[in-house]
Amino acid sequence: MPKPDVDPTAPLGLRVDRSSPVPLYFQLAQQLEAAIERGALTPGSLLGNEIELAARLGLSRPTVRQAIQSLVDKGLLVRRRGVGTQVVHSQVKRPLELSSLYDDLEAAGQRPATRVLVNTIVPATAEIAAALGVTEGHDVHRVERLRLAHGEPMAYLTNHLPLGLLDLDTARLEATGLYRLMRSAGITLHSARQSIGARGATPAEADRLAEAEGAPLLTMRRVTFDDTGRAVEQGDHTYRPARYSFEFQLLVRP
Amino acid sequence: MPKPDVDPTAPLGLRVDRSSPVPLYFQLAQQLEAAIERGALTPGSLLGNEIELAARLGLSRPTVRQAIQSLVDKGLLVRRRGVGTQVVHSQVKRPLELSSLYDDLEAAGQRPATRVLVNTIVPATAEIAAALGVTEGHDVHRVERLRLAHGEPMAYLTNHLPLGLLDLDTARLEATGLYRLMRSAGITLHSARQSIGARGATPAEADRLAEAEGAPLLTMRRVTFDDTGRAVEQGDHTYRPARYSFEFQLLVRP
DNA sequence: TCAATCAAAATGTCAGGACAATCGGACTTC
DNA sequence: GAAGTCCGATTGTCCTGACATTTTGATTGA
Repeated sequence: MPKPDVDPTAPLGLRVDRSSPVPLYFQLAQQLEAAIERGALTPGSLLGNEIELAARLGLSRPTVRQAIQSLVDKGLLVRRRGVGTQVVHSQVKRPLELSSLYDDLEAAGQRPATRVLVNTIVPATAEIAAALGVTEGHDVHRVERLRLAHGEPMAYLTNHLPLGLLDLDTARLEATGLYRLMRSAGITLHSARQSIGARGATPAEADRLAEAEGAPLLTMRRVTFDDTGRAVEQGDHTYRPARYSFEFQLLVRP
Repeated sequence: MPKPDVDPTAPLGLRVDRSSPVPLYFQLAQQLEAAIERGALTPGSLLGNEIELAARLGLSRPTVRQAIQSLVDKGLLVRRRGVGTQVVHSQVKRPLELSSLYDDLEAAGQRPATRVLVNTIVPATAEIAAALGVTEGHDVHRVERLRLAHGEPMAYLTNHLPLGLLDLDTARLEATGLYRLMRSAGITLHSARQSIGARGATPAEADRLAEAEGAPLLTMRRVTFDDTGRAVEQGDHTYRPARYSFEFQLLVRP
């Protein structure tokens, strides 16, 4: 009788480069992830025990554990005491990153287009001021964009940002997404508070998105914070539900 | 001039119980989280360096690091090399757990009620079979529930489950949520693939939710997997947008 | 034949040490 | 006075070693 799938790591060609500035645990995690991605590590198969794996690679066990743990956090592996580490069976894709609509569309090969309709500075309303943590009436950026895919309007994006953080150039806003712009300006995004709902289109919204008045729209409201806790962006987005829905993978925190 | 907020951990009363079966790093993490929760550790304040903290508690540095890391993963702390570990400033609540609507409502103090309208066994349609990973026509559970809050209908929940996993008792379904039922049956939830959208209510949906035909509805479709990769539940839910929206906190993966 | 016990295997927890990389402020220099 | 440089503080990475806990399967016993 053939043995069950045990130790399929032997012919994986795992190796680490100690002269690289990339941390060893990270190198190992990347290689394991790549092996899973290309099917060399099949779902459900065991990974072989940590101690032997460490010995084979010339690494210490904590380093190997750190690599494995990072993949467990990503949902790619499952560890069970007394059993071993298994490749997860299901089709994990991405565990819901803080990604921009632009990146989403680009990843889906949709070649998104952006039309900046408003790019100005306005005094903050009470609501915007509260979200961004500035005083009411204080000046903030206001950007309104229409996002298209295949030439069809898909979403209407209204954003408010505090002044001074970012150089909001209309041309750059049309060439890329807001998040990418913020990251390249040295802002490290940390978290966002989101709310997703639905409502009927107002006349203005219907006109902007080429829908009928009262047609169902998908709405998303978001405030994004950097790692100092500052609010760096507030967004109010409406989507055409026939063209867009929120798709994501959730992981259960053990 | 008073010194900036440095080392506010001194009067925190941190201590660990080595005779407890609870891991030391977990005890420390809980106490730090509680200190943040009650405001003893104020946002933006530094945590004091790991080495001294370890010495003060009689722990090793890796143990202290593990505790801190778990709170970083939760978004409560931020570490910066050369600077220290800071309490995050923003209002992190929950990083989007795989929670059930029932738990959400109960946590909000809404006293949810459930009315089980259908609890039967049906042959799987092609779509359901694909989602659950069974063959088409194979028998599966079908449950339809109406969720109410304050006596008002809030959502209509249609679920399909493979046979044999769970004892789907109508009385228990009305007393608690489906996820809680699964967990108590020994199923360890691992991940879920979700899709959130919107559409106009069909006549049947409008009738069930006391809305007008064509009124905007918020929709959620989900397949949940356990840690062996089996699909354990498929759900098709519709929500009244005036009564419910999805609220969650996202963390950026570094 | 079935159940209880035991042992091997694997991950979980914890310790202590060493050096590297980075940030910020203080100091020096122009 | 302003700019560049150095240095201390702090986290990041990595190592070795030890024991605890849990699961699984084999052995033993009724």
